[in-house]
Amino acid sequence: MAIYPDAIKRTLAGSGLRSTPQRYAVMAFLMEQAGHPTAAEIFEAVNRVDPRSSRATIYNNLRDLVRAGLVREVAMEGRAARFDARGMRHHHFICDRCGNVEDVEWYKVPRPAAGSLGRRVLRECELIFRGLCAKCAPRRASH
Amino acid sequence: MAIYPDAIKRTLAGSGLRSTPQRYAVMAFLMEQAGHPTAAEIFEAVNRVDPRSSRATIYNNLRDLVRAGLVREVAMEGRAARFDARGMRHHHFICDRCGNVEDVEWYKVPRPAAGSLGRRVLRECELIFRGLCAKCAPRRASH
DNA sequence: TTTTATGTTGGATATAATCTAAAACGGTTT
DNA sequence: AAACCGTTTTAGATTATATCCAACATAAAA
Ligand SMILES: [Mn+2]
Ligand SMILES: [Mn+2]
Ligand SMILES: [Zn+2]
Ligand SMILES: [Zn+2]
Repeated sequence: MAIYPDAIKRTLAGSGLRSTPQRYAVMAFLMEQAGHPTAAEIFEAVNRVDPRSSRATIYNNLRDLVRAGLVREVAMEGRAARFDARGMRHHHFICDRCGNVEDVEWYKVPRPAAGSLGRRVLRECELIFRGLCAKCAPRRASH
Repeated sequence: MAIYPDAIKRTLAGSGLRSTPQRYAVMAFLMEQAGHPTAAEIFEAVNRVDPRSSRATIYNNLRDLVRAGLVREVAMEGRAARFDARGMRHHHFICDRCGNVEDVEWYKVPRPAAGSLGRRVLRECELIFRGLCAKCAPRRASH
């Protein structure tokens, strides 16, 4: 499914973000990308085609897009953070062994009882699954 | 509530970990500590009393304790990871503004439908709440 | 067109975490 | 109590990740 340039531009504008070639490139790449690339991978991919972006610009734009709620950042123990465009809602599965991040079909998560939140203001519940991905899971017992 | 040295030693042994003074000190500090310190904070706290530990040892032991399932690591976007001893089960609330990590009373989280996991092996579901902590939330409208 | 707040840049800097190889330790066996 | 050996600790170097900076460029508004 091709993505229409104007749709991305309107998405950015709708969040109060100017559409610069560099910012557009980051957003477009994340939208056409199924996986969860790191900032370094986005930097490399974006710079394979014009326009070129500096490393600082990649980080600046990722920060802006995350703040605007258009992109999600997944912090990883030790390793570089990973990013995805928030298309359809979904949860994440992180492999204990290879660190791969995979999407898991979304389902509603019950909120905590009001009492246990106190005066905190809840914005979102993030559900992360951990274990072994299909590639790292032991093969089905056989032979 | 004081923690009995032997209890910690037995906990370590039970996970196949030798009880060295340095490892003991990290575990004891995390157990008596209510918050979610960083490796640097643990390093500093442990070294205020004997025995002293090097930075590498703090990281080594945190890695071992996390692997053994005795300690939980909370990855933070950009900032240093935070750690806590897994006492009572609980969820985490992370403040958007100040980054503080707070415990939230545990409740059962529904697992994903078997179909959406495929051949993955699920080990745990981690539920993280985000928003504003009590200190950062706007004060109740008044004047 | 100007104007101006916003965005970009390369390089320097900061921060977090891991690696290294030598020395110390802690159980165990003679 | 001495020798032994796998584990642990250590200081410092190194790597990895992310942010800062100040000069310059530009998108969008006026
Ligand atoms: Mn995703
Ligand atoms: Mn906790
Ligand atoms: Zn895997
Ligand atoms: Zn806060």
